[in-house]
Amino acid sequence: MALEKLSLVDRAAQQLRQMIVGATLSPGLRLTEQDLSDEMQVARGTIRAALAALAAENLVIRRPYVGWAVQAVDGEVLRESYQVRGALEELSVRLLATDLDRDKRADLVASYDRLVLAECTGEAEDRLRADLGFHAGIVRASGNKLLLRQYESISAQTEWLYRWSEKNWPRRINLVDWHKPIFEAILAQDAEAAAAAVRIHTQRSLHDDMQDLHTNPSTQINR
Amino acid sequence: MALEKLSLVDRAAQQLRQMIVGATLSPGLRLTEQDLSDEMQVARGTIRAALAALAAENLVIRRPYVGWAVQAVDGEVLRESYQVRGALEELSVRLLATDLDRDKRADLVASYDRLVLAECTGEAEDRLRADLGFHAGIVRASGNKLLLRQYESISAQTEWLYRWSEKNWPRRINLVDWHKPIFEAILAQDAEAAAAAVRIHTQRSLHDDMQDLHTNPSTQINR
DNA sequence: TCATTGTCGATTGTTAACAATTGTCAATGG
DNA sequence: CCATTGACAATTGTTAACAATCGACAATGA
Repeated sequence: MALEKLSLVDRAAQQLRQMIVGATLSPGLRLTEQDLSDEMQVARGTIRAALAALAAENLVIRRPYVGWAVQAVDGEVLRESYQVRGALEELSVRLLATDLDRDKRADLVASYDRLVLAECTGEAEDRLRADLGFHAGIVRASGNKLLLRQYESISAQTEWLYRWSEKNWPRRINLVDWHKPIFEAILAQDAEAAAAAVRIHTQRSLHDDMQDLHTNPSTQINR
Repeated sequence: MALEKLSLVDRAAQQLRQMIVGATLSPGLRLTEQDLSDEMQVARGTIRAALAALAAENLVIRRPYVGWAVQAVDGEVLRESYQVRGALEELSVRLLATDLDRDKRADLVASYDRLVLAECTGEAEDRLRADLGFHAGIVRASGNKLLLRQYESISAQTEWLYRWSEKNWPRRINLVDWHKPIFEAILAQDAEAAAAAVRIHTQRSLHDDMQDLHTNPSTQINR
């Protein structure tokens, strides 16, 4: 087994990513290369490359010759993220339902079981991981590597927004109820139904979050 | 009016991108930072950042501590690219059909007219630009900035594969026939029909290219 | 007063030197 | 003969110094 081996750029990006997703760095916060360089004991060029990677993930914003800032979180970002993610997942389930082999089925069932388990235990962190894991698992099982890449390029933002929503208005959605239609349509190898189920799931999640956002204007962040 | 102002990294990326898309650099070709640095008279770090940007666009592949190479072109890359692009375009037309205002309609009609014009003149380059422009215009008009970003992050590869296919097996598809269903469904504000039209268009394009690929094995590139 | 201009600090953009890693290939030993 | 080891050249990874740009603010003058 190959042991983990990450460049400084990757490690810096990883840490920054975690700090953003974990809300240690608040949305809109200005980031200066020198400060991060001093803080993390690594050269400015290294930080720079890490920030560029995070910009590709839509976690930070870059303004040439001005600086970097943590991406803002507002209704627009939320909606756009949900929509794009939904489109990629819709393709995933279509591919998966159309070409479902033994291994893929096993993976799908496993991640669904984790969902059921998390619903029983009720631990918030488990629920979050199981939810994200189910969606990511579908994309991974689709077999389209470019699709997975594109999905992963916004998955950190997905988790970020998820945590952010849960913190501001913890919802107790029933994981099983919400995902069952998708799961069953894929197992039935009904691509059209699976795609429709994903669209409904996306629409419903987005709708709930947007409603909560508008009833809790206190969570607005000024850039 | 703001005059054009690009960093060296952006200019280097632009030039490399053009060289890949324009087939000056052949698929699978190994790229060394030092050589490019000498060639383009900019520092290695600058080249490095440009290559990282192209890697995010799936035009080059990076292997840590080993090097960079121009992405290979084969059936798998072709299929994955078509599928992802199709998914993003499907979302675009859904959004566009659902929320079609005066401006968006005008933009859409304009890019469709360019398609019709290109079909008449028949100039290959015009046809290519009009085709790509129609698809990109739809995504742009969707109003989802993240969607546009994700789409643009693979659009260079799209053009690359397009040119590559056209060079290897020039097809004389009828631009108007192929795009009319999408155009009309959007104008009719029928999201479902528009989405279906995009899926058919994608499927059809992919099918044609894959068929040509298998009948012309001479175009296979060894990495 | 107020628009214009010049200066300055803060920050990013660029470069070149130095360090670390990889793959190759010949030397070695059983 | 073949697997293992070790040196090496090629290449990427990292750093720190230097250059260019931006935004703000004070000085200037009508």
